[in-house]
Amino acid sequence: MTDVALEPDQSAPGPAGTERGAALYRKVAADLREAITTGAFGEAGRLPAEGALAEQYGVSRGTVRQALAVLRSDGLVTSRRGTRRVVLGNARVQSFSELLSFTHWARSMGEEPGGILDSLVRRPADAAEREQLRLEPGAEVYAIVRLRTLSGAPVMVERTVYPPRVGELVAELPADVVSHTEQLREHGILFTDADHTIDVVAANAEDARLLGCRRGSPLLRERRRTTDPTGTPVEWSQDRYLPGTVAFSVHNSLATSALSRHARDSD
Amino acid sequence: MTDVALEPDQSAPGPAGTERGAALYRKVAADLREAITTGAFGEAGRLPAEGALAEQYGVSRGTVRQALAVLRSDGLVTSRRGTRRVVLGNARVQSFSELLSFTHWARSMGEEPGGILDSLVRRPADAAEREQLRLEPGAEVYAIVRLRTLSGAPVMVERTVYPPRVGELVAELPADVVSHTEQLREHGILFTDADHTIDVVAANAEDARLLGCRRGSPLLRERRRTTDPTGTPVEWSQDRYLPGTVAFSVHNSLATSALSRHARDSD
DNA sequence: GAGTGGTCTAGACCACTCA
DNA sequence: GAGTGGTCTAGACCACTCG
Repeated sequence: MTDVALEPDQSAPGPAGTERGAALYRKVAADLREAITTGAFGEAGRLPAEGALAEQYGVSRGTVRQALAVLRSDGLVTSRRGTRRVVLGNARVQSFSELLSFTHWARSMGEEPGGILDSLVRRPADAAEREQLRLEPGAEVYAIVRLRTLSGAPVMVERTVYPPRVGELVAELPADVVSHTEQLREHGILFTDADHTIDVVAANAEDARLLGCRRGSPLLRERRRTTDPTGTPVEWSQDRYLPGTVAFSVHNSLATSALSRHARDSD
Repeated sequence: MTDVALEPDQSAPGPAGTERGAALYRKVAADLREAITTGAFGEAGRLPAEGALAEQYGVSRGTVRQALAVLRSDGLVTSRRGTRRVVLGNARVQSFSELLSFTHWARSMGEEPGGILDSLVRRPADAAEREQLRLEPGAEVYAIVRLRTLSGAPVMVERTVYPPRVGELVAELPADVVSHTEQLREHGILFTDADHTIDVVAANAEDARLLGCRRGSPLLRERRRTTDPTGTPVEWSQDRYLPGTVAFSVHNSLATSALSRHARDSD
């Protein structure tokens, strides 16, 4: 943790210190996050009072609270009226894109991501797909099946359905492009929100063929619907992982509850 | 959505309108949540501007923003600089306690929760348990194994380890108490934060015996460490669900990312 | 260029914790 | 009762979107 006030952005408009031209509260949050991971708050892990931090960083208490809210939702610190905040755990690396993009995730682990295209078709959307992608009856979709690999080893079967606007872009990508997500981002398709559901299913014949497992053997399934900032669905995907290759992890609290438990729906 | 300003708490100190003596922003959030689920914002689902909402509810813009932040993190609305907020999806029921407590979850679905105690022992903590519960070498723990049922049908094996302070309370509970969590809350043990990891494992002999499945058959595993407001671990639990009985669900976004994907760790 | 959400400030009061 | 986080206000300026 710095003892001095945060410097304003460096002279040049480009990248600055720890965080690039970000908001003030993000710089404070980044600095506090580092202080936490380096154990700067001692054994007990009690943070300074908000007022003290405000003075230390030369910002208002509101800004400090914004920074602390970030750490709170990441599960790094507690908060309770009447007492100082306490360090909860060490930082876990996690970012939205890491969850959204197999490629990004693989690289963050130092593994080499791969994608083997199995099929790509344009066809009428079924009822479930129309529901998920909010399409009109009779609308078409692009459906893609890919085998995803880590350093050459099969890990996951990805079945993604795109609405026409997005699918047309994907269909034009060379077959050997590994990250569709990154390509779409460069074409101006923004992924900002996603709903995930995680459960277990038995491998069907296609899963078995692609993953090299037996039919009926268990797979960890993640279904995901992603939308852009306007709320328009841009992707509906169903990923099936071989057991032992992946685990999903989440933090929640009384204050911010994101995860929920459901009875399994029919499909 | 009401057109009038929110009423202050009713005269009596007891429960008031939609929300009990809660903060102003929570009342606004609850009202907006209802407006969203009843489709009050029309087909396009564009919310009024923050300023308009502030005037409508007779509160400051800051309070409106606090309310909207709640809906944002629940995945109900988008937010983007320059444009109105847009309704993302309908409300999903979810609460922290619903995820934490099997009993609470079951009841919210209208099912009858059950718990059949298999074993309860006090024993030295192993290395992993000391790590999770932040205990000293040589410390002891209370370890409980229970079969959880929904309307009589086996659903999940729960293996929970408590530190002594908490375990002593649990050990004194009658064997037929269904919800340990609720009992602990009444004894002043607070659960406020939890880290969850979800993956697939094969049933061991004990799992198979309790759940009535075959050894080696797949189970959906949720591991969870729960802490109190001071950051002290109060529970370390490993729940194994029969496939098809449960799914976990989470919303994340560029703004608030709670879920992450991991390579499976050894255990 | 008008409208909108994002950020930041300064100050106020309250509810709660803990010595 | 002092200290602390939770809530709320009023106002300001900025960055971005879109007609």
